[in-house]
Amino acid sequence: MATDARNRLVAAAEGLFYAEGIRAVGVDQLLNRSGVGRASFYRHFASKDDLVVATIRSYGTRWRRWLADEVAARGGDPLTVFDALADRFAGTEFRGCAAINTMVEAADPDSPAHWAATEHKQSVIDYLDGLLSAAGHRDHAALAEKLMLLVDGATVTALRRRDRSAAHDARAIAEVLLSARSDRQEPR
Amino acid sequence: MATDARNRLVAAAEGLFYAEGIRAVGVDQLLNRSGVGRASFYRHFASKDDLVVATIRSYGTRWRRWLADEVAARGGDPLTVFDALADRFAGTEFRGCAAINTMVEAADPDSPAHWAATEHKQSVIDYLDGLLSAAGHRDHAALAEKLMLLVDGATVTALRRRDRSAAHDARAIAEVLLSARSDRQEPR
DNA sequence: GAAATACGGTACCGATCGATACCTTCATTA
DNA sequence: TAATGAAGGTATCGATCGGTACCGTATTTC
Repeated sequence: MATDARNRLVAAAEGLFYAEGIRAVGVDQLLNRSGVGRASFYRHFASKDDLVVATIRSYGTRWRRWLADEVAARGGDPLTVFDALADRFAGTEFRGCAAINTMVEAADPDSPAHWAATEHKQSVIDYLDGLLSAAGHRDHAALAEKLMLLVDGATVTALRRRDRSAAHDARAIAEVLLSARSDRQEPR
Repeated sequence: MATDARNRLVAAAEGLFYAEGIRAVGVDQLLNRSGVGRASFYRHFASKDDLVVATIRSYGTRWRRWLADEVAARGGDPLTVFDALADRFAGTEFRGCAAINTMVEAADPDSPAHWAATEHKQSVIDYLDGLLSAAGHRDHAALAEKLMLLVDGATVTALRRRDRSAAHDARAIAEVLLSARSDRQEPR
């Protein structure tokens, strides 16, 4: 396959970057893990930074699909976002959010990697907005931003607690936030 | 002064690590910025990792003192934590939370750097617990954990928004969280 | 005044970094 | 069957990495 090497590189990068950090992983490790030759690497990517961008995009796509599937399987209630997160936090391989980690490591906010990470976050916000809108929340746009803040806060908290509790805390906050409002209309 | 070189190294490391990331900063840069000789570096620190731990501890101490001063100057209401954060988010040099960034870069949760970062977070939680207790919240311990989650969520959000709005959002959530409860007793 | 100590500067170490060049192999396609 | 192109493997590049050794100097301490 023509793009087989490329896919293997992105897959290897997703695993290694997430587990050990971007700068901590050298090109040699990526080649060993993926079985791709050195020349093939630079045939598909102009630089390691290019691979970083491709990797965060691939991660974002998979992550958003995972979330949508989990929420759909739970009935579509916006609060079930945090139930899905709880499962993820419990995994031993959990290392936070790859997009957040990328924004931290790619310090320059104008770098392509940083941009790709923020684009993923915006896509998640758009998805949450749709969930809240379907649930009948009038100010769904503002609430989506706040839910994203809770998701990110829970993710960072889980980095140090390493269990599901951060998701439970975030869900409890979200329950108060969504129920205390009088902007609810009939679900459509 | 005996520890002058050490203090200068920590100060330089705080600035450089925060601005560019830990792995992105080499020992040479630290020596240039601090004016410390190479040998003196390794006389005070066994390794660069040792400096990382000392740096996060120094950052944590300064940050908690800053927060306590800002909140005290605003009257001690727990919600003013987010007003203080808003000022910080607005600065052009804002690059998130050094402790979070350290946990992200020091992937190994058992590493001394990761530990030092979690210790800082726990100290902040303890401080918030005191604020909430003084404000008369019965379940101040659980609320302190949730406020910390909101602070961290706002910090990560500010990384991509680069303005005060994340602090405003977090404060709005905290207002609902603290006011919707019936566990309030007379402030002592 | 002599010994001790902390300091900055420099040379250097092996290892690794990201990246380029060149090679052979293999599958596809004209 | 000959040609084309993408693949993996390896050698190598200059630069930089964290870390060690040694030097001369300035300040302190007895």
